[in-house]
Amino acid sequence: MNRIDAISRHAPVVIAGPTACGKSALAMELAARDGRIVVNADALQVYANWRILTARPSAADEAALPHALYGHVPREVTWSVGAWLRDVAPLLARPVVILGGTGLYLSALTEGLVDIPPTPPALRALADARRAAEGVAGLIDELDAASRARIDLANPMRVQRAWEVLQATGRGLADWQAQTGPALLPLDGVEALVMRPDVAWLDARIAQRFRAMIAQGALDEARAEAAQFDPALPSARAIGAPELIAHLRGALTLAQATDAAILASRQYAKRQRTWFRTRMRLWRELAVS
RNA sequence: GCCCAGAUAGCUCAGUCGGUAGAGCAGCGGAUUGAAAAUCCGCGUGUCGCUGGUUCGAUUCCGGCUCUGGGCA
Repeated sequence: MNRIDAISRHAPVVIAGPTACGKSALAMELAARDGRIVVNADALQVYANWRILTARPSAADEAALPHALYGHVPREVTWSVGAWLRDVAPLLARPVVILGGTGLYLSALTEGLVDIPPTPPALRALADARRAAEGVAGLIDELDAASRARIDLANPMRVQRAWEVLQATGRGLADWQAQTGPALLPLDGVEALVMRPDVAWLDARIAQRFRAMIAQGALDEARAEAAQFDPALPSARAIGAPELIAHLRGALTLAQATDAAILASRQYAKRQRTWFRTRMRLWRELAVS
Protein backbone atom coordinates (compact mmCIF):
# COMPACT_ATOMS: atom_id res chain seq x y z
CA MET A 1 0.00 0.00 0.00
CA ASN A 2 1.40 3.31 -1.08
CA ARG A 3 1.10 6.27 1.23
CA ILE A 4 -0.77 8.26 -1.42
CA ASP A 5 -3.60 5.74 -1.46
CA ALA A 6 -4.98 7.34 1.69
CA ILE A 7 -5.04 10.78 0.07
CA SER A 8 -8.22 12.05 -1.60
CA ARG A 9 -8.33 11.97 -5.38
CA HIS A 10 -10.73 14.90 -5.56
CA ALA A 11 -10.24 17.34 -2.70
CA PRO A 12 -7.63 20.07 -3.08
CA VAL A 13 -4.39 18.91 -1.47
CA VAL A 14 -2.16 21.21 0.55
CA ILE A 15 1.20 19.94 1.77
CA ALA A 16 3.29 21.68 4.43
CA GLY A 17 6.75 20.43 5.17
CA PRO A 18 10.19 21.70 6.10
CA THR A 19 12.88 22.30 3.55
CA ALA A 20 14.39 19.17 1.98
CA CYS A 21 11.80 16.78 3.37
CA GLY A 22 10.63 15.41 0.03
CA LYS A 23 7.44 17.40 -0.58
CA SER A 24 8.03 17.83 -4.29
CA ALA A 25 8.29 14.12 -5.02
CA LEU A 26 4.99 13.52 -3.24
CA ALA A 27 3.34 16.38 -5.11
CA MET A 28 4.52 14.94 -8.42
CA GLU A 29 2.96 11.58 -7.55
CA LEU A 30 -0.36 13.21 -6.73
CA ALA A 31 -0.28 15.41 -9.82
CA ALA A 32 0.39 12.40 -12.01
CA ARG A 33 -2.32 10.31 -10.37
CA ASP A 34 -5.10 12.92 -10.26
CA GLY A 35 -4.24 15.41 -13.01
CA ARG A 36 -3.44 18.14 -10.51
CA ILE A 37 -1.44 21.31 -11.09
CA VAL A 38 1.58 21.53 -8.82
CA VAL A 39 1.35 24.92 -7.12
CA ASN A 40 4.22 26.52 -5.25
CA ALA A 41 3.72 27.87 -1.72
CA ASP A 42 7.31 28.86 -1.07
CA ALA A 43 8.33 32.49 -0.73
CA LEU A 44 11.68 32.09 -2.45
CA GLN A 45 10.86 29.61 -5.19
CA VAL A 46 8.72 32.26 -6.88
CA TYR A 47 11.86 34.16 -7.91
CA ALA A 48 13.28 33.65 -11.37
CA ASN A 49 16.92 34.12 -10.52
CA TRP A 50 17.57 31.20 -8.17
CA ARG A 51 16.55 27.83 -9.51
CA ILE A 52 19.15 25.45 -8.14
CA LEU A 53 19.66 27.20 -4.82
CA THR A 54 15.96 27.34 -3.93
CA ALA A 55 15.48 23.70 -4.99
CA ARG A 56 12.83 24.48 -7.55
CA PRO A 57 11.46 21.59 -9.61
CA SER A 58 13.72 20.66 -12.49
CA ALA A 59 12.95 21.73 -16.04
CA ALA A 60 12.19 18.08 -16.76
CA ASP A 61 9.63 17.92 -13.94
CA GLU A 62 8.03 21.15 -15.11
CA ALA A 63 7.83 19.79 -18.64
CA ALA A 64 6.34 16.50 -17.48
CA LEU A 65 3.48 17.89 -15.38
CA PRO A 66 1.83 21.32 -15.05
CA HIS A 67 3.43 23.60 -12.46
CA ALA A 68 2.47 27.09 -11.33
CA LEU A 69 4.02 29.99 -9.41
CA TYR A 70 7.60 28.79 -9.74
CA GLY A 71 10.19 31.33 -10.85
CA HIS A 72 7.63 33.76 -12.25
CA VAL A 73 8.77 36.83 -10.28
CA PRO A 74 11.80 38.94 -11.35
CA ARG A 75 14.63 39.33 -8.84
CA GLU A 76 14.06 43.01 -8.13
CA VAL A 77 10.37 42.68 -7.23
CA THR A 78 9.32 42.59 -3.58
CA TRP A 79 6.79 39.77 -3.46
CA SER A 80 4.42 39.14 -0.57
CA VAL A 81 1.81 36.81 0.89
CA GLY A 82 -0.94 38.94 -0.56
CA ALA A 83 0.57 38.82 -4.03
CA TRP A 84 0.90 35.08 -3.73
CA LEU A 85 -2.72 34.64 -2.64
CA ARG A 86 -3.93 36.71 -5.58
CA ASP A 87 -1.95 34.43 -7.89
CA VAL A 88 -3.28 31.29 -6.25
CA ALA A 89 -6.97 32.25 -6.37
CA PRO A 90 -7.63 31.61 -10.08
CA LEU A 91 -5.77 28.29 -9.93
CA LEU A 92 -8.24 26.89 -7.41
CA ALA A 93 -10.85 26.32 -10.13
CA ARG A 94 -8.77 23.31 -11.21
CA PRO A 95 -7.46 20.29 -9.27
CA VAL A 96 -4.37 21.36 -7.36
CA VAL A 97 -1.67 20.13 -5.08
CA ILE A 98 -0.26 23.14 -3.28
CA LEU A 99 3.02 22.58 -1.48
CA GLY A 100 5.52 24.69 0.33
CA GLY A 101 7.50 25.48 3.39
CA THR A 102 6.33 29.02 3.99
CA GLY A 103 3.99 28.68 6.93
CA LEU A 104 2.63 32.20 6.55
CA TYR A 105 1.50 31.51 2.99
CA LEU A 106 -0.21 28.26 3.89
CA SER A 107 -1.90 29.71 6.96
CA ALA A 108 -3.09 32.73 4.98
CA LEU A 109 -4.53 30.36 2.38
CA THR A 110 -6.42 28.21 4.88
CA GLU A 111 -7.21 30.77 7.60
CA GLY A 112 -7.64 34.00 5.67
CA LEU A 113 -5.83 37.28 5.15
CA VAL A 114 -7.22 40.81 4.98
CA ASP A 115 -6.93 42.46 1.63
CA ILE A 116 -4.88 45.60 2.30
CA PRO A 117 -3.61 47.72 -0.58
CA PRO A 118 0.11 47.18 -1.23
CA THR A 119 2.66 49.56 0.28
CA PRO A 120 3.95 51.95 -2.41
CA PRO A 121 7.70 51.40 -2.91
CA ALA A 122 8.42 55.06 -2.10
CA LEU A 123 6.75 54.70 1.28
CA ARG A 124 8.75 51.55 1.99
CA ALA A 125 11.92 53.44 1.10
CA LEU A 126 10.97 56.29 3.42
CA ALA A 127 10.31 53.89 6.29
CA ASP A 128 13.60 52.09 5.66
CA ALA A 129 15.45 55.39 5.72
CA ARG A 130 13.80 56.59 8.91
CA ARG A 131 14.42 53.31 10.65
CA ALA A 132 18.08 53.36 9.63
CA ALA A 133 18.51 56.95 10.76
CA GLU A 134 16.55 57.13 14.00
CA GLY A 135 15.52 53.60 14.86
CA VAL A 136 12.02 52.40 15.34
CA ALA A 137 10.87 54.63 18.21
CA GLY A 138 9.57 57.43 16.00
CA LEU A 139 7.50 55.01 13.94
CA ILE A 140 6.03 53.53 17.11
CA ASP A 141 5.00 57.00 18.29
CA GLU A 142 3.10 57.58 15.07
CA LEU A 143 1.11 54.34 15.24
CA ASP A 144 -2.58 54.23 16.11
CA ALA A 145 -3.25 52.96 19.60
CA ALA A 146 -5.01 49.77 18.54
CA SER A 147 -2.15 48.64 16.32
CA ARG A 148 0.42 49.60 18.93
CA ALA A 149 -1.35 47.32 21.39
CA ARG A 150 -1.65 44.48 18.92
CA ILE A 151 1.79 44.11 17.36
CA ASP A 152 5.16 43.08 18.78
CA LEU A 153 6.84 46.44 19.33
CA ALA A 154 10.21 44.76 19.81
CA ASN A 155 10.08 43.56 16.22
CA PRO A 156 11.14 46.34 13.81
CA MET A 157 9.57 44.62 10.80
CA ARG A 158 6.17 44.47 12.48
CA VAL A 159 6.39 48.09 13.57
CA GLN A 160 7.35 49.21 10.10
CA ARG A 161 4.56 47.20 8.53
CA ALA A 162 1.95 48.74 10.84
CA TRP A 163 3.33 52.21 10.19
CA GLU A 164 3.31 51.71 6.42
CA VAL A 165 -0.30 50.50 6.45
CA LEU A 166 -1.45 53.49 8.47
CA GLN A 167 0.44 55.92 6.23
CA ALA A 168 -0.67 54.32 3.00
CA THR A 169 -4.33 53.76 3.81
CA GLY A 170 -5.19 56.11 6.66
CA ARG A 171 -6.43 53.12 8.65
CA GLY A 172 -4.61 51.22 11.35
CA LEU A 173 -3.36 47.70 10.77
CA ALA A 174 -5.38 46.35 13.70
CA ASP A 175 -8.49 47.91 12.23
CA TRP A 176 -7.85 46.25 8.89
CA GLN A 177 -7.09 42.90 10.45
CA ALA A 178 -10.29 42.94 12.48
CA GLN A 179 -12.11 42.66 9.16
CA THR A 180 -10.36 39.57 7.91
CA GLY A 181 -12.73 37.68 5.63
CA PRO A 182 -13.12 33.96 5.06
CA ALA A 183 -10.16 31.95 3.85
CA LEU A 184 -9.63 31.18 0.19
CA LEU A 185 -9.30 27.50 1.01
CA PRO A 186 -10.74 26.70 4.45
CA LEU A 187 -9.44 23.56 6.09
CA ASP A 188 -12.69 21.63 5.88
CA GLY A 189 -13.01 20.09 2.48
CA VAL A 190 -9.26 20.23 1.98
CA GLU A 191 -6.74 17.42 2.27
CA ALA A 192 -4.30 19.29 4.54
CA LEU A 193 -1.12 17.31 5.08
CA VAL A 194 1.93 18.16 7.14
CA MET A 195 5.28 16.37 7.15
CA ARG A 196 7.27 16.36 10.37
CA PRO A 197 10.50 14.51 9.70
CA ASP A 198 12.94 13.40 12.36
CA VAL A 199 15.39 16.22 13.07
CA ALA A 200 18.60 14.22 12.64
CA TRP A 201 17.31 12.71 9.42
CA LEU A 202 16.41 16.12 8.04
CA ASP A 203 19.73 17.68 9.08
CA ALA A 204 21.55 15.01 7.13
CA ARG A 205 19.31 15.58 4.09
CA ILE A 206 19.88 19.33 4.25
CA ALA A 207 23.66 18.93 4.21
CA GLN A 208 23.51 16.37 1.44
CA ARG A 209 21.20 18.53 -0.63
CA PHE A 210 23.34 21.64 -0.38
CA ARG A 211 26.38 19.70 -1.57
CA ALA A 212 24.26 18.39 -4.44
CA MET A 213 23.30 21.97 -5.32
CA ILE A 214 26.97 22.86 -5.57
CA ALA A 215 27.55 19.84 -7.78
CA GLN A 216 24.62 20.90 -9.98
CA GLY A 217 26.02 24.36 -10.62
CA ALA A 218 24.84 26.58 -7.78
CA LEU A 219 28.12 28.48 -8.04
CA ASP A 220 27.43 29.32 -11.68
CA GLU A 221 24.01 30.54 -10.65
CA ALA A 222 25.61 32.74 -7.99
CA ARG A 223 28.21 33.97 -10.47
CA ALA A 224 25.41 35.12 -12.76
CA GLU A 225 23.89 37.09 -9.86
CA ALA A 226 27.08 38.53 -8.39
CA ALA A 227 27.22 41.73 -10.41
CA GLN A 228 23.73 42.90 -9.47
CA PHE A 229 23.47 41.20 -6.09
CA ASP A 230 21.59 43.45 -3.66
CA PRO A 231 21.28 41.93 -0.18
CA ALA A 232 18.32 44.18 0.60
CA LEU A 233 16.10 42.51 -1.99
CA PRO A 234 13.80 39.71 -0.86
CA SER A 235 15.11 37.55 -3.69
CA ALA A 236 18.59 37.86 -2.17
CA ARG A 237 17.38 36.05 0.95
CA ALA A 238 17.67 32.63 -0.62
CA ILE A 239 19.64 30.60 1.89
CA GLY A 240 23.11 30.10 0.51
CA ALA A 241 22.98 33.13 -1.78
CA PRO A 242 24.87 35.58 0.45
CA GLU A 243 27.25 32.80 1.39
CA LEU A 244 28.09 31.81 -2.19
CA ILE A 245 28.41 35.43 -3.28
CA ALA A 246 30.79 36.03 -0.37
CA HIS A 247 32.84 33.07 -1.53
CA LEU A 248 32.96 34.37 -5.10
CA ARG A 249 34.24 37.68 -3.72
CA GLY A 250 36.97 35.90 -1.79
CA ALA A 251 35.58 36.54 1.69
CA LEU A 252 34.90 32.87 2.45
CA THR A 253 36.37 29.57 1.32
CA LEU A 254 33.93 27.27 -0.40
CA ALA A 255 34.01 25.02 2.67
CA GLN A 256 33.14 27.95 4.95
CA ALA A 257 30.34 29.09 2.66
CA THR A 258 28.99 25.56 2.52
CA ASP A 259 29.03 25.17 6.29
CA ALA A 260 27.34 28.55 6.77
CA ALA A 261 24.61 27.79 4.25
CA ILE A 262 23.90 24.37 5.74
CA LEU A 263 23.71 25.90 9.21
CA ALA A 264 21.30 28.59 8.00
CA SER A 265 19.13 25.92 6.38
CA ARG A 266 18.97 23.91 9.60
CA GLN A 267 17.96 27.03 11.52
CA TYR A 268 15.29 27.74 8.95
CA ALA A 269 13.99 24.17 9.26
CA LYS A 270 13.71 24.67 13.00
CA ARG A 271 11.55 27.77 12.52
CA GLN A 272 9.39 25.81 10.11
CA ARG A 273 9.06 23.02 12.65
CA THR A 274 7.79 25.50 15.23
CA TRP A 275 5.22 26.90 12.83
CA PHE A 276 4.00 23.49 11.71
CA ARG A 277 3.85 22.19 15.27
CA THR A 278 1.94 25.10 16.78
CA ARG A 279 -0.14 26.42 13.88
CA MET A 280 -0.97 23.22 12.04
CA ARG A 281 -2.20 21.04 14.85
CA LEU A 282 -5.30 20.12 12.85
CA TRP A 283 -3.41 19.07 9.75
CA ARG A 284 -2.98 15.38 9.07
CA GLU A 285 0.54 14.20 9.61
CA LEU A 286 1.93 12.26 6.70
CA ALA A 287 4.82 9.80 6.80
CA VAL A 288 7.93 11.26 5.28
CA SER A 289 8.71 8.48 2.85
C1' G B 1 64.97 15.42 27.41
C1' C B 2 64.50 20.64 29.32
C1' C B 3 61.84 25.48 29.51
C1' C B 4 57.33 28.37 28.86
C1' A B 5 52.07 28.75 28.11
C1' G B 6 47.38 26.49 28.12
C1' A B 7 43.49 22.70 29.74
C1' U B 8 36.39 25.89 32.35
C1' A B 9 29.38 24.71 28.38
C1' G B 10 28.84 21.34 21.90
C1' C B 11 32.76 25.47 19.95
C1' U B 12 35.83 30.06 21.01
C1' C B 13 36.95 32.10 25.49
C1' A B 14 36.23 35.21 30.24
C1' G B 15 36.26 34.59 35.52
C1' U B 16 36.55 33.18 40.64
C1' C B 17 42.20 38.10 45.94
C1' G B 18 39.41 30.18 48.23
C1' G B 19 32.48 29.99 49.38
C1' U B 20 30.54 24.62 43.19
C1' A B 21 30.98 29.82 37.42
C1' G B 22 29.24 33.43 32.53
C1' A B 23 29.63 35.74 27.56
C1' G B 24 29.40 35.16 22.18
C1' C B 25 28.31 31.42 18.72
C1' A B 26 25.86 26.63 18.38
C1' G B 27 21.47 24.33 20.56
C1' C B 28 16.37 24.26 22.67
C1' G B 29 11.33 26.54 23.30
C1' G B 30 8.00 30.38 21.48
C1' A B 31 5.71 34.38 18.39
C1' U B 32 4.19 35.11 13.41
C1' U B 33 -2.42 38.71 9.02
C1' G B 34 1.64 41.52 2.35
C1' A B 35 9.97 41.58 3.21
C1' A B 36 8.38 35.19 6.27
C1' A B 37 14.40 31.05 3.35
C1' A B 38 12.42 37.46 6.73
C1' U B 39 12.03 39.45 11.67
C1' C B 40 11.57 39.15 16.87
C1' C B 41 11.13 37.13 22.19
C1' G B 42 12.66 33.63 25.99
C1' C B 43 16.01 29.55 28.07
C1' G B 44 22.82 27.93 30.35
C1' U B 45 22.63 22.81 28.87
C1' G B 46 29.13 22.32 33.26
C1' U B 47 32.99 15.87 37.14
C1' C B 48 36.11 23.99 35.87
C1' G B 49 42.03 17.72 32.55
C1' C B 50 43.43 13.67 36.35
C1' U B 51 45.46 12.83 41.16
C1' G B 52 47.45 13.96 45.97
C1' G B 53 48.28 18.10 49.66
C1' U B 54 46.89 22.59 52.52
C1' U B 55 41.99 24.29 54.26
C1' C B 56 35.79 24.32 57.68
C1' G B 57 35.61 24.60 52.30
C1' A B 58 39.77 23.95 46.24
C1' U B 59 37.63 25.06 39.65
C1' U B 60 40.77 28.87 42.20
C1' C B 61 46.71 27.94 46.25
C1' C B 62 50.93 24.00 46.25
C1' G B 63 53.06 19.11 44.33
C1' G B 64 52.84 15.13 40.82
C1' C B 65 50.85 13.18 36.34
C1' U B 66 48.43 13.42 31.39
C1' C B 67 47.35 16.00 27.00
C1' U B 68 47.86 20.34 23.59
C1' G B 69 50.64 24.53 21.55
C1' G B 70 55.31 27.15 21.29
C1' G B 71 60.59 27.47 22.29
C1' C B 72 65.52 25.22 23.39
C1' A B 73 68.11 20.93 22.42
